[in-house]
Parts: sequence; C-alpha cells; structure tokens
Amino acid sequence: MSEADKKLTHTMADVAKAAGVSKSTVSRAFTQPYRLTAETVERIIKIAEDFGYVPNHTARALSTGRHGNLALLVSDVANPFFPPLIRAAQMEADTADFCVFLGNSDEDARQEDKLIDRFISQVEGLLLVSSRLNAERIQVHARRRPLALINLDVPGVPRVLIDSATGVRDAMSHLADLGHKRIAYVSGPQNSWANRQRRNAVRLAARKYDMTVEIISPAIPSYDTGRAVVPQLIESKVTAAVAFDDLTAQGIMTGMAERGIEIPRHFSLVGCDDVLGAATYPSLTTVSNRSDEAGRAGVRLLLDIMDGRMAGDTRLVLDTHLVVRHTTAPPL
Amino acid sequence: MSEADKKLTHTMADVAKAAGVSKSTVSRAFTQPYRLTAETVERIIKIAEDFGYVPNHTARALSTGRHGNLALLVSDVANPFFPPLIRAAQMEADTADFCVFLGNSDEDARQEDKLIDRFISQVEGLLLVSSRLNAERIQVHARRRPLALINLDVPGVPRVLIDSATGVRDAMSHLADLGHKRIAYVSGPQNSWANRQRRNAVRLAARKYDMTVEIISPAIPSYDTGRAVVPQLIESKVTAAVAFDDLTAQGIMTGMAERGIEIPRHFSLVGCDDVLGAATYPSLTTVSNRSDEAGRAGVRLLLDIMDGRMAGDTRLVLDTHLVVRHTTAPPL
DNA sequence: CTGTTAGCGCGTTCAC
DNA sequence: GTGAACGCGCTAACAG
Repeated sequence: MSEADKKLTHTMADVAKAAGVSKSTVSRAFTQPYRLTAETVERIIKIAEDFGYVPNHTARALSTGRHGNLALLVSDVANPFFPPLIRAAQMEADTADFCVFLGNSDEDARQEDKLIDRFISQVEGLLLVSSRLNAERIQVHARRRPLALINLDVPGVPRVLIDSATGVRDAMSHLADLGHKRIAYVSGPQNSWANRQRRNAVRLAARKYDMTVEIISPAIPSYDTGRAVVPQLIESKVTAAVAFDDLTAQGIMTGMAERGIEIPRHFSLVGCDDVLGAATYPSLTTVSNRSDEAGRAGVRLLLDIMDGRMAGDTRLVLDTHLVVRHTTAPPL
Repeated sequence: MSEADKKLTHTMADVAKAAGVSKSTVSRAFTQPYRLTAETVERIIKIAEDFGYVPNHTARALSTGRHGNLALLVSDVANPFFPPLIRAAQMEADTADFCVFLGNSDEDARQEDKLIDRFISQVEGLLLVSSRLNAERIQVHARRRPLALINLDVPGVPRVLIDSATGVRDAMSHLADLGHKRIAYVSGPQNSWANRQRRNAVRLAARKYDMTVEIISPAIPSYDTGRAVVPQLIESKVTAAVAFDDLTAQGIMTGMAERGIEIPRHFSLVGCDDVLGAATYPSLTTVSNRSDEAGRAGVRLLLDIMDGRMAGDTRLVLDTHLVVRHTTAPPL
C-alpha cells in the first residue's frame, strides 16, 4: 500500500483496485453488504480502513438525491434554553446517520430566510426552533423541503410544542396550597407565543383559586429585567411571583436580596424553563422546559415525515410540570 | 413556460434550452459573467429567475471540490462554555458565506473520529474545540483537510488558545492585595490542559506573594463537585479559594451558604470562565473566558489557512483577565 | 453474487 | 464569445 500512502483521500476506485473487485462491489459493501459474500465484504472493509477511505458524501448525494443532512435553525444559540435542545437534536440525528447544519438567525427573520436559502440545496429537511418567520414564509419553505417546527404553532406544518401552561397551572396550585392570595406574573416578550400561554395560564388559575394577579408589563427577559422589576413587585404588595423565565427570576432574586428581602421567607418565586438546575441559592422552584425532549422529538418527527411515515400536520404537545425546589414557602 | 411549471426543480440544461444556448454558457452566466455578452447574461438570468432555477450546490461541490461548508466539533454543546463560542463561530462563518456543520463528540474520542469521518467529505475545513483526540489522530485528520484547534496545543497544527493563566495571576494578585495568606485551588479534570495551566499559575503566584496553597484533588467540574468540596475547604482553614470553573464555584457558594458561611465576608471565592455573568448573588468574581472571541478567531484562522494566507503552525493566544465582582473581600 | 454501463448536475479544459 | 466533451465519485439499472 505504498501507493495508498501518497494520496490524502481515496476514492472507491482505489479501494476496488486494491481489492481486485469493481467499484460497484465496493459500493455495495457499504450500502447493501447482505448482497455480497461475507468474505468479500470483510476484505473490502479491511482495505478501506487501511486506506482511511470514507465514501464521498457529496458524490453519493448527487447520485441518489439524498444528502443525509438536516438543517437546524435557532434564534439564539447562546440563550440557555437552546443548547440542550441542540445537543439532543444533534445526537438524535446522529443515530440516523444524519449530519446537521446549525444556523443562528440572531432573532432576525431576514437572516433566517437567508440561512434557509443557503442550506436548502444540501439538506433533506429543515427544523426551525422558535422561528421568527411568519406563517406564510414558513409554508413557502415547507413546500420546498420537509420542514418541522419547534415552539411555533402553524397549522398544516408538523410541529412540536412545549406546553408550559400545564406546569404554570401546577405552580399556581402549589402557591395556592401554600396560602398565597396575591401574586404577580412578570411578562416576557409581547409577541412571544410562550409568554401569551404562560400569562393566560396564570390568569385562569388565579380565577380558579380566587387569587388576585398583577401583570408586570412585557420586557425582554433577562437578569437585568428581573432586577429592575423588583420595586414594582414590592409596591404591588404581592407575596409571590411567577416569572416568564429563569433568567428573569434570578434577577428578581438578586434584587430582593439587595433589599434584604429573603426568599422564600418573605417572598415566594417561581421561574420557567429550568435552565439553571439547582445552581442557585436558594435553588429555584421552576417549570420544567423539556427542551432536550423537544429537540429529540423534532428531529424524529422530521425524519418520519421525510420517510412518509407521518402525516404532514402532526402536532405534538409536550406538557410540563413544576419542579419544586427552595424558593417557595407560605406567606408571612 | 408551461413546461417549466411541471418541474419542481430545474437544471442548467433546462435553462440552456429555453435560452437557446449551451449549458456551458449558463454556467458562465453565474460564475464568470464578465466573459459573456451583457445581453446574453441578462437573458439567461431572466429565464433562470422565471424558472426559479438555483445552481445545485452538491453538483457544483462535486465538480469543484468547494462545498462552502465548515465542520465545528465540540465536546459538549450544553456546557455553558461552548454556546457563545458556537454562536460566534457560526456567525463569523456566515459572513464568509460558509455553512457550518455542528458535531457533539460527547466527550468521547471515538465519537469524535466518527463524526469527522462523516463530515470530512463535505467540508473544506475542520474546527475542533476542546478535542479529546490525541495528537496523532489530529495530525491524521489535519493531513486530510485544513484543520484548526481551539483549546488544545498540538505543535504544527494551527490553534487558538485561551490563556487563563494571565487571569488567574490577576486573581492571585487581587487576593494578595486583600490580605489573604492561605488559599485553595479546587482542581478540574486531571488530564485537562486548562486545569494544569490554572493550577500552575496558582502555585507560581502563591510563591511570589508568599501565600500557602492547598490543592483540592481533581474531579469532574460541576455544581455538585463544588458543594462536595466545601468540608475540605473549611477543614483546611484557607480564607479564599480559586475554583477550576464557575460551575464548581457556584456549588461552593451553595455549600458555604448551607453552613451559614457568608461570602465574601467569611470566605472569598474566585471562579473561572465567566459563564454566569452577574447572575448569582452575590455575583461571582471570576476570570474571563473570551470563548466567543476564540470561536471567531478559530473560524478566521481556519479560513485563512484554507486560502493559504496563513502559515500552518500559527499559534494564537488570547490572554484573560480578572472580572472583579462581589465574592472577594479581605479576610476576617 | 458480481461486473458493466449510464447517468446525477455542474465546472472546465479545449476547440471553434 | 460560445459550444462540445470530459470528469468529479458514486449509485442504479441491467447483464451475466
């Protein structure tokens, strides 16, 4: 194999020659080994490994029309909600021998469109997470390639939704059990599907348990937003709050601590998304996000659709639940 | 164009026929328009648009060897150190019109090898972050494709290194200024390049400032590890600690709080990597990680190498600095 | 079971 | 300035 050493990258022809067979046989050794003598396969694989030969993905795609690639688009990779989802999606795709392109739309619909155009000719399917595109654009893309959505509800397009309402209801029930009567909901982005869902769940549950609820106006969810909102919380005389997400909740914790208000003794707090784990002190009671499951399910749904194993308008809803840790207690 | 309507996707041949030219001419209209009559180009482009024709990425790649793709491999997408890096890398690649494949090696060298094999035939370059591969394997891959490293120092392979030693030195100086004499270093993984670097920096600085240093034995860095280590910290009678990373530091904060030990009044603490921002209470004094810059620089380095604009053994070092927040104070 | 032939869609020599 | 022919590496008929 002195000749093999010279080349950095080999083709099927090289392997075929060395094995004394035709290219087709080498091809079959990789794609349909059962149609070959076990011995032949073994010999070919051995030589391929010696050569460091790997089938050329691109050539295969050109010939079969199957690229074995998926595109995963998210609005912000660095938002702690996404990494577990991305990780799960990537690993799920991996088990099906798919490669995944990652795109960061940076919360911008135009950028998202641009990335899709860039990916489209080399992927078999698109998975959009928290897409900022409108329904029309999404349907346009869905017509070009199998497409699935996570965290966006567009009728006719297969989608995975995380129903935080169930978890928020649990949280309200939990607070009611503890004896809270006046609670606040600290809003997230105004046009966010998740925010509407959570706010409504809070309102409904409040009515059910006969609690009054103060809605703190929408803002971009962040640690700083949470801190900034503390004075309003204090002024409104509520004894507990449900925050749009954990980052906001953490900001609230800091703001309270700075004013000498102890959580949960003087004030109870519930977050959403469970992105912090137990890693605060006191550890945050929050609503599970199941983003990793959503990522996994999204990829699986997409693959099923690509195989025609699933209807095009599947709507998969993951419910959530409350994770009780240490930021909730009875009011004073 | 009734015929065009029938097909969902057109080829150069379709456009060529409709324009009454050869395929070559259509090809040139897209890649070297200046070699054609302006009029010809215009006519072809017009027809292409009518057809909704887009050059086939895959076929072009097969023919030219240029895919316009990069592979980004990380050991764990969900580790908070990586997302900002991934985000920056993705966006940097985007400005150069490159698509990026994301791979999650899951801390496993074999998986990393497997992913590389899967990507290799459709990328022009590889960027490995915190690779678990040994130098030999890396050099093998580097021979097949342009390859750059982040956070791993393999001579002869272009690499971007985050030098946390500078920041750790700052931290030690800061603690010395505050009057600490006995400090601890809470180790990270034994075989970690970053851990060795940080531990050595602590030791050297301790000597310089005439401090004693207690090395808490290596462990997988995590919140739980940090909590578990608190008894040792207390027993060793140190007044301050430098932790391998922020997660560990946060665990220590919790462990201390659970024992009624106030930070920074009774104990000073410094983290590493700055993955939490100001989002703890009290907010953590830590060493900046600059992972986003590393991601950006890594992609740029890789692109430069692919263009032959940069020597193959470039070694780019990013220094770090201390971010003083609220977990350090003079000892009692 | 295995070899032969013919493309997949495009870029790229060569001629003209 | 433009066209014809070949090849990128592989898979998919079709033979044998």
